[in-house]
Amino acid sequence: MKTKAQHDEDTVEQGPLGTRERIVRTASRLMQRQGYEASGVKQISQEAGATLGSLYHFFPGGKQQLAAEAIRHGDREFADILGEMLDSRPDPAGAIDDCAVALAEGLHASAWLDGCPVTATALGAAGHLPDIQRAAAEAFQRWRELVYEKLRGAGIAEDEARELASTVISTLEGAEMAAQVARSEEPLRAAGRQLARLINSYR
Amino acid sequence: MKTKAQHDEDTVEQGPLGTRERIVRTASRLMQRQGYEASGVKQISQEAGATLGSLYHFFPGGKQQLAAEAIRHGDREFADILGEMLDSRPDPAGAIDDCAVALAEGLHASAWLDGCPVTATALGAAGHLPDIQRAAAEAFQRWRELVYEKLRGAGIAEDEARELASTVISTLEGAEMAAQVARSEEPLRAAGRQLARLINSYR
DNA sequence: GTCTATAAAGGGATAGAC
DNA sequence: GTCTATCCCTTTATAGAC
Repeated sequence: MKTKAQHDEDTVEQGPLGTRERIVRTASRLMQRQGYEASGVKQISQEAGATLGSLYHFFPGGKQQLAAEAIRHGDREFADILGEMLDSRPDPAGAIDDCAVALAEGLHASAWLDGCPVTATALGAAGHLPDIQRAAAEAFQRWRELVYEKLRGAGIAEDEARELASTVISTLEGAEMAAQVARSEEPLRAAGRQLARLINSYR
Repeated sequence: MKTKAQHDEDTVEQGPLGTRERIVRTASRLMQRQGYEASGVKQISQEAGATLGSLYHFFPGGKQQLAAEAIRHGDREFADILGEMLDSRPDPAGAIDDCAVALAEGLHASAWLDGCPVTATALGAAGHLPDIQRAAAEAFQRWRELVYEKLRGAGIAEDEARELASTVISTLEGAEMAAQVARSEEPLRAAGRQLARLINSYR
């Protein structure tokens, strides 16, 4: 016999989500598109199909607590995708280029609305909302580490791999923002090609 | 005999600024730090030493018009700095690395508050405030062109210079955001070194 | 051009019935 | 856990005296 929680953990990803999870996902998506300040708790609860009372039941810390959880959700979401892309081919340069192209196509498909799930929220909170800033810093750090391990596995030395991984994430972040603002895939496609060249220069 | 406007144009940059200019500069600085939504018109007028009536006198289009002008101000401000840095030494790789270091030190000196003067505002407006998005797109385009010309002057071919310039701006943007969130100069310093290496690989 | 006051709407958060 | 109603505050924007 399983408890409900155990059943939910086993469930791969489909089926009716719990209220708390629906709220987190809705908050993550809205803040990704609009940023922290522009995403109201009323809007979030409405679009999540929950009531304001439920939102404050699960998140007594209010909007700040919810935003921090939303960032952690976006963190895991992107880390999963990045991990899969990196595992899908042996050479790191090609994998990163694939990643940039996938980001470009995904952004285009969303009508240039869905940029990085962390950036917009983090920038609105930088400097005066420590919990949110910390969650964002941890997300970037995790993504850098995924790239770092891939580069190490390809035989690149520690110091070089660390600096290179940092630059790969920075460039993808910046290019995604540039692509979103320009409403064009080009900045991301260019970044992918240039990052591949840079990585290959270490072989 | 000169009109007041002609005198102001001649004045290099000091002295008491006009009300309109004070409002634009204050809006630019506040939105750079807090984003579009978090920067209220009351706060802007207060910190600019103006009244709300004056703000709406000069900007009948309200907050949106003011934000677009603030972005154009930040655009010119950064373009001037970037242009000077690029002119200060002949090799583009070293100039870009200098630029990254200068950004890192400036960001650190502002207690990690002053990131890119365009990013925060643009992200909050992407998708539903066309005037602001257009101003941001024009800013990025101008900065890319400055780098492009520098690379062309160093003998890099058109197509390569275009893609490289795009990536340089994307990487600096992304690294500045990463540095701000991590409260560390390292992402920008790493980006500067890696961009220099990438640029030198074209010689 | 500048100022104050105010309108009209929306924000985050809470209380208490169910 | 869920729902509704409401409090209190701030927001953008306007009106009209000076």
